Amino acid sequence: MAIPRAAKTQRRTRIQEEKEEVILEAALDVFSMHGFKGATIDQIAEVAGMSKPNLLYYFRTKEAMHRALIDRVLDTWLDPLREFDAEGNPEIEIKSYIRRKLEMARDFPRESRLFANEILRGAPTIMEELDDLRKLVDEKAEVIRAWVKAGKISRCDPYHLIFSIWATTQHYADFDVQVRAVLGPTRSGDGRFEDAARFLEQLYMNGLQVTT
Amino acid sequence: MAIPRAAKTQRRTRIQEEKEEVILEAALDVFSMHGFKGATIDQIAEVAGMSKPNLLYYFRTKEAMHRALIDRVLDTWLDPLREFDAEGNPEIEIKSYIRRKLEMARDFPRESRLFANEILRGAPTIMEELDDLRKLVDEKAEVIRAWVKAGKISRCDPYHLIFSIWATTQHYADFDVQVRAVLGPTRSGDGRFEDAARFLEQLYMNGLQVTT
DNA sequence: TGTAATGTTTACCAACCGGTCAAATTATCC
DNA sequence: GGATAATTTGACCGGTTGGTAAACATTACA
Repeated sequence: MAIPRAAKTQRRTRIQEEKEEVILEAALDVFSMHGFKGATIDQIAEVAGMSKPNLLYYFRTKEAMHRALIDRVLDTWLDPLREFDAEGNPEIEIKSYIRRKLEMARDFPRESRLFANEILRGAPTIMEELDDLRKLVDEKAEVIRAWVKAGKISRCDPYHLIFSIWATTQHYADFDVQVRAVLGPTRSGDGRFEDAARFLEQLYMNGLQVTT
Repeated sequence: MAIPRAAKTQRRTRIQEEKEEVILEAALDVFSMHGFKGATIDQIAEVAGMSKPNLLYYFRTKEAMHRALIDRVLDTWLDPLREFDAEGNPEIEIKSYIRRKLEMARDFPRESRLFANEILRGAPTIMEELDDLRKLVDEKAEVIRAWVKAGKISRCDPYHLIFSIWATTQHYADFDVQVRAVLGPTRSGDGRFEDAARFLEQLYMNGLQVTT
């Protein structure tokens, strides 16, 4: 008899590893495009190239699938912020943070939209994780405050600084259609990320009067 | 016999005016929270305080309701950008644009989230309207370019400047839960909009080296 | 190679959801 | 007040969707 997935906490088969990977990849496609309610298991199963009951053998509910997906992505999503280094100098740190966030918007737009969807809906499934986020941001806000105190950047609210970097970078993933529509077909090539990087670096370097 | 709503293009009853208002208000609540697919007509009907068939008497499909809602909101949503004045001086214009956009994020978060939802899903219902948006932005980008040419602000990409203002301000509506979670209960009062305004004004005034 | 565990499929179900219908009720206007 | 148009409701329907049951197929392993 088949053992329900939740029961076998220890050993995972080769097939399990592979199929779960395929499923989560497909789920990312569908969830990020249509949101949680808008996505259907049949859709995900089709993209994953398997039957619905087969998919439900690996993730027993749609909810479980969504949760697994978000948990996995959440980790890598915050990596750029974690790398924010107190020892480094503000110019390098802020510039590279913007770069990395922009790269993620360019290379992982589905992940960005998945989160945007989740937050838009009031973060029903990652409420607790938001507390960890708060601690991380608190920590990094302290770093920024130290830079201010040391006179390396001008006085500013570190939280709103971080919010603004999140917003401006993720915008290119979450509002991609709008950005493309406004820039028009000719200027919508990959070059737009370079343009964005240039603009944002200038904005923040001058805006924070970072001493180089 | 009741005349279907679409037929009577001219005269609208007192009751029609009122009920349609109530319905759109309720629809805004539900659509902005759950997205198009996630929202159900029953839900909207309950919030609107009427039965589902009664609601469908005024809007014959869920789609029609959503469309009416977006069309109505779209107009007022772009007002701040339209007011962007070429004659004005950059400091006043940019500052007040930021202010107005922040006020809208504070006072009309549901409208903001409705749009965010729409754009996230690839703007299926307002694709054509995006063309008007492009024209408007093109126009305003020209204004900004003129300021650059006149040496009133530093050289920058006007499109990405506009994107960044959209992103940073709407962030406080669309990602409200996250902002609150990060700021914590004590700093999540209405004061956060003032803090945001202060930060953003400083960022943009210095960032663009606006001559005062 | 045999067998037990794992993986897959077909058929199905109950709940939900968008929308209809016809009858009942209420507002409007002469 | 009565005819007529506008509004409201309860009952219902067909399609979709999340999820299940059980038979069937395959793999892992002794």
